Amino acid sequence: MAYWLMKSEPDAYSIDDLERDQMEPWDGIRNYQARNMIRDEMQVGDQAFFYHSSCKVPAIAGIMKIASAAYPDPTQFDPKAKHYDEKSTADDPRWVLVDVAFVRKMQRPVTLSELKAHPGLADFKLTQRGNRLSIFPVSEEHWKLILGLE
DNA sequence: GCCAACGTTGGC
DNA sequence: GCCAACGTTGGC
Repeated sequence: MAYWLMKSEPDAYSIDDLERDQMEPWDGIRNYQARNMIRDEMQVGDQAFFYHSSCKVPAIAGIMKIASAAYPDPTQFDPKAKHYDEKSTADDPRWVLVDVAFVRKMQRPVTLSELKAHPGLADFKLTQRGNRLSIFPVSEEHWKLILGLE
């Protein structure tokens, strides 16, 4: 089983929204590297940190579970959607998503500044400069270390 | 709102 | 295939 981190702006969709909805299609991914990981590597049952980005206190806010195989992101075909892609076709969809299921909120958010300060996380992707990927794998070692911080 | 660090696009 | 221009991400 693999571990992941997935970013979302809490103003758009937060861990509280996922707790309410329980299950949600993680749509809007429009980056090829992220797409390839969703399509080729994510497995049902994998666990993922829910990270709140672009907000007052950027932090890991909760845990969720990958709940479906990858399938075409319907928002790419919707001209009114924010992430509409006019070049994508139903025959050859460019973007995929997975459903995610709520597992739990962190006992308390583990903030970005804490993660940055921890010597054991020097090579954690989130805290490395220039990191912009909205989805990336987390090693088991880092996963457990972060769980120990909450 | 600023800006660094990318990724994408398109002319050549 | 190069690279300048442009768009996006996301912390601060």
